[in-house]
Amino acid sequence: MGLRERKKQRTRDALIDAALDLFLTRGYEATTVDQIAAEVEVSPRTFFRYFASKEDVALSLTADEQRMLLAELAARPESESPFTALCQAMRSLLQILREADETEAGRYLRCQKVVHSTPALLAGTMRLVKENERRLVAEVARRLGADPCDLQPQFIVAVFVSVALACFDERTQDPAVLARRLEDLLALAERSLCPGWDLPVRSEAAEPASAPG
Amino acid sequence: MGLRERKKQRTRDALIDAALDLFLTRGYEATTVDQIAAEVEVSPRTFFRYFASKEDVALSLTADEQRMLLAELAARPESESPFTALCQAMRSLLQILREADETEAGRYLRCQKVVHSTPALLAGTMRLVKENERRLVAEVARRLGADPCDLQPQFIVAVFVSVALACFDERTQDPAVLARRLEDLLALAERSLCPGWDLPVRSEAAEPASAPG
DNA sequence: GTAATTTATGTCAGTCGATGACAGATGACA
DNA sequence: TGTCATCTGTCATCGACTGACATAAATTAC
Repeated sequence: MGLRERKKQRTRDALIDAALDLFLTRGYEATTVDQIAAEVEVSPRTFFRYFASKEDVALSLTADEQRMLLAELAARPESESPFTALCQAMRSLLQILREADETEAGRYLRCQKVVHSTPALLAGTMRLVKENERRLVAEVARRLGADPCDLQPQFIVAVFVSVALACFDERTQDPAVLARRLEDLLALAERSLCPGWDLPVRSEAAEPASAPG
Repeated sequence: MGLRERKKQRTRDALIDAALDLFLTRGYEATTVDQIAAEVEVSPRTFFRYFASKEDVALSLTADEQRMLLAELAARPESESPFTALCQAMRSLLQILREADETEAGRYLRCQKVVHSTPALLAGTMRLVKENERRLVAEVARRLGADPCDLQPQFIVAVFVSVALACFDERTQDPAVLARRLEDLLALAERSLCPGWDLPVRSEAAEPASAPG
């Protein structure tokens, strides 16, 4: 990797760190892009060449996590049922967060604190999650051999996302605590859902528009 | 109600209608607050005395719906199980939308179209839904005789919200079609969830911090 | 009916987020 | 070293949003 690439990566990381620090101390709204840029000694214009918006820099780590979740799901064996695969992907993601080095873990914690204390960033997180939900549905539909427009893949992912979001609580920042909470919720989901609810169904009564066998 | 109140209501409605029309024809981003204000012949400053932001005027109807859903839930008899009460509240809300007069129905449809074609407004909708989710959880917890921090009320509301959001699809704008889609999804949820999953549980194994009998 | 009070609105100035255009600086590469 | 692509800073500008103050209108008191 060339000098240019490394420099860009360093600037990007510096912008994220400076932004998170300022957001934590002065608050998200009270922090201006100019201040972030000044901290890293780049022009405000340069900031917007790295991040599309002030929100973007705060949620860049969250966006990374969403991408990683999708990747972990794609890596799960086809033999797992869709919901199981989603849960395992989530566990893998939490494991990655727990294994992160000091720097990354610190960034993660600061990001969590900032997001949880800023309504606008909570909304942005929802947006990212919803965008990723579409991709998760596509993957689950593929695994089920179903269409992404079918209700079942959407329902499966919706239940998973709601569980994952319920973990995402203002009091839950440490990955270890988050993992515990996830397991509790997954156990509750397990008790509440019928066995085989996330398995492909042979076209029973309510499938009017599907090809006949 | 005095003249002043009526005038304010008319201005507010006019701002919403003008905004939705402009958003539909020119697009949300391309429409400026100045244009909306000019259409209603008030100053831009006055616009911001009625709505906190440009997003606010686009989502004011959505916010109303969320408030109505909460009110409908509160009106359901205590004898209904929490999830049943949530579903019935949703059905009542859709019924209200279907019974709305020409003016309101038109506003509703335009609002739906604008929101579905604008990522920023979809994100804003998520924010409103998530805010309301907290209130729904509180009400469900009350019905269960549980704490709002317990997992069960959060899980019940999360499943409900995910179903409700799955209805909220870009192709689903007409309340009648929406009602049909809701019923399909509720039927799927019914098949997937164990009987009694949303009923209060006697403190089994995993309730360490509750008072002993 | 008029005066006093309250409240809504308009005007103005200003901050901040975000973008396009252009010019200069810097790393990549022959 | 010189050329090229790319990164960066400067400048100008737009649009969302806010505070302060003055004006106009409705409400209330008398």
